[in-house]
Amino acid sequence: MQTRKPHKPRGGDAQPGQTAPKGAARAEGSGASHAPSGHAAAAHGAPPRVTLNHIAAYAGVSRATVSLVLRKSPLVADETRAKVDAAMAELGYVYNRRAANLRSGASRTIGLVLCEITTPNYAQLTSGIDDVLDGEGYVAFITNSEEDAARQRRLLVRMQEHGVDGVVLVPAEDTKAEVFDDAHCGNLPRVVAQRRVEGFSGDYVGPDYGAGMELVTEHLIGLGHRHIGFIGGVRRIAPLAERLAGFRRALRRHRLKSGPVVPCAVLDRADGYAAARDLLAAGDHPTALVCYNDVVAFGVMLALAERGLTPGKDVAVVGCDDVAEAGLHRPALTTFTTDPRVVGREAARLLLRRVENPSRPPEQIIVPPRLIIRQSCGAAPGQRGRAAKAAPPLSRRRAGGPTP
Amino acid sequence: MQTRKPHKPRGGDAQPGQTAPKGAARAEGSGASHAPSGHAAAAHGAPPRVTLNHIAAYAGVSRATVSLVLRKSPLVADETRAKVDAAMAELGYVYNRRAANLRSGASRTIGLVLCEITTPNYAQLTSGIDDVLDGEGYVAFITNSEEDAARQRRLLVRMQEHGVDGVVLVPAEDTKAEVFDDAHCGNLPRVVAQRRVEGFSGDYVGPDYGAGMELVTEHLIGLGHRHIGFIGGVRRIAPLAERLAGFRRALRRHRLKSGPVVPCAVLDRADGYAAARDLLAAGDHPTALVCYNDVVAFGVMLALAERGLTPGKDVAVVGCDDVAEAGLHRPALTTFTTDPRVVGREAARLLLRRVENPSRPPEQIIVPPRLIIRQSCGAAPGQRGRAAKAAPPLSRRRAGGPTP
DNA sequence: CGACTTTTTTAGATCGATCTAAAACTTCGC
DNA sequence: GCGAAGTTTTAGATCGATCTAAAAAAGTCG
Repeated sequence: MQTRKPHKPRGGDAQPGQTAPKGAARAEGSGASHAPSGHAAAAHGAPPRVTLNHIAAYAGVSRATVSLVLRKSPLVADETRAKVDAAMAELGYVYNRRAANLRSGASRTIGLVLCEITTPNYAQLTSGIDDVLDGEGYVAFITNSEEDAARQRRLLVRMQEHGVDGVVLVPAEDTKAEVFDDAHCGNLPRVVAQRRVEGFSGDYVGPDYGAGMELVTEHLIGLGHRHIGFIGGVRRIAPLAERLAGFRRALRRHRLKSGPVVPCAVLDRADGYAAARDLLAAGDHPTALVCYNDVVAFGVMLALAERGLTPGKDVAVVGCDDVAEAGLHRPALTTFTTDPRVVGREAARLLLRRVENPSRPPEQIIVPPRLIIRQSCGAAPGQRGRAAKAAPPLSRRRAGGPTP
Repeated sequence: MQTRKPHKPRGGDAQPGQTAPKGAARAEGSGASHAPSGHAAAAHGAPPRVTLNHIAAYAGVSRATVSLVLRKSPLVADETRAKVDAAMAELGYVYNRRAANLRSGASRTIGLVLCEITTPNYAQLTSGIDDVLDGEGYVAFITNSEEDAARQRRLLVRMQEHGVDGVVLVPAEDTKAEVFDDAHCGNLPRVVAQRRVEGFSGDYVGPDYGAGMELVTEHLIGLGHRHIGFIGGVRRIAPLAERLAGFRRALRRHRLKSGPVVPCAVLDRADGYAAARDLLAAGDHPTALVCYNDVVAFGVMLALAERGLTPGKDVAVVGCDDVAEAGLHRPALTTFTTDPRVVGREAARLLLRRVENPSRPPEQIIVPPRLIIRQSCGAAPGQRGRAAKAAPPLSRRRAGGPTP
């Protein structure tokens, strides 16, 4: 049976210790763009891996037959299959997908490049993707561009080096439509998720921020508000434009003039706070504030409280995203959910369809928003707005068990 | 191009469209344990991949030379190197790591199997791991066992099929020490993170829950509390035992008797709420409550408020983890951080060390806790406890910018 | 029984890189 | 000018699977 080495006889099977040559010349070069990204290899005393050849020899059949058994081909006789299965169990075989893949193409692997990994919403998105992939026997490489377009480019290249079948990209802030060209992803199947990239006309999955903003704004109008402001950003990401547009659409429908639109630089809590404080200091503030997202809304509510104004009573506040804290905050935040988990699931499914058939026409999947009415808009629970199903003060969407 | 047919001559470069044979017989079998996990392949009209051979031909050198250039070997002459680099740039070469890996062993890939992916703390951990890996040119397969030991086992197998160099495991709830044997990970480098696995004596990285509990308990004692209860769980995860032990150590040191230890089944907000409500209904409640974690603490505070008790004034409440909401909640929660990002970083580093040298002795890295004093313990800001640096009411650990 | 299917098995090429050992080319001393 | 020594380059085997095309075995039938 295959000793492979022409002359050296092989000893037993379990061969421990195996003092391998340590280290490896560490040559770091100038960084030519096509070199394998990363550093010098640090290979090591590999354990003796059981291969198809071992199984074949043990079962007394050919390697090809074993391969057929692995792939559940109907060609092999039941008896032979049993023999081979037994041999695999006996020897503790572990399939080597890279080798298989080298010959046959598909790797059952996809890449997910996130612009941010710690935000709960992206974690949900990841989870949705993983759900679908796991069911299909895929695994995802997941990495984080940290809103850095250059890093994103590098990561896309690295994904390809690893031979992914496709990628889901949640684009970093200044992502241009050429991102895929720049990263040499010839015809790598790709899906953009969560944030639109201007000029990119391929597959996209994302929430309908505009419609969501319309929902919450309509809700405020329905509660009688006529002077509504927007606390939002100036960042170069697509969702901002969509949100602002939705906000304005709702106002226009009711022939209302837009209240002040206050910019935020970073779109975080501190920024929302600062923006709202400035607005309040200017006097004659709106009776309701639509915020870019929940986090900004938290800051806004803090500023209100500081001024002795009660959110939901003196000034209505609404957000966007329905982050976990939204239901926990007091007053609980009225907002709309962008269902990142659903977005993830749809993105994964779309990517797999694309991998399956690269030439199908591009698809855009827009996940509809759901309005979540809580207290910060002033619609006291029980008095429910007409717009949608209200959520209990403490959201129970996550864990089981009776919520108080 | 690449029509795959032997006789057709090869044409130009850009040839779109490419009507490939659709579908693929979907053969689903009985599920023999050694078959490649997953389904039948769905291979497809692969894009024309540029290989070393193409580069070699274009540059007029041998494949071996190109390979040397790729790996930045000092053996090649500068002139040759330049020629090859140019050829690679010209043809748009993308390194094929799977092929390289097949021959040479190390894949620059690791697996991360999480018990839960959506919890912010695990997202932080993931982020920490990604930080380190990215710097070293590694990529991680990330998957989610959903606290399901069987699924976890499957995922570990799948990771090996993909040829990872090692795995970081955040074990699911009922993980036994044999998990790695069961998943046939012979001598796959492995690091267990965040939760201990009883009986597993390999590499481990995790926070020091015990010490953290001691910190917060000591803090409460320092504030004058003498009757302190514990709201905690009964789940079969190691951290619970550690936490309870820390709590008791602190009490013992001050010769205090433990207040009631109330079990929680699920360790979420609703459960904390229920547990606290029961405790309060029983009358004669403790003056301070140490909670299993922040989320439970939120539930507890809700129950207090419902009874007309103000957390931090009538009853002190402390948590554990310092989740993002902790600083946002009113009253802001006194807690200690378990620095999941640091845990992630250390785990990744340790794993890489282990990959580098499989025979080094096992290592246990315990990340020390940091006490975060806010309002829920009753130590009004300004009045700071003696124990540690206090945090501002709104934690500013995340985003930049001036926090109000 | 021999020709002809049909079913099952297999040898050998192949994927795209690395690795080894040897070949080819330089340089140099004498 | 020739062999030794050093520097560059290369042919060919190799990793562990899949794929193709053909061989071997089994079954059919006039």
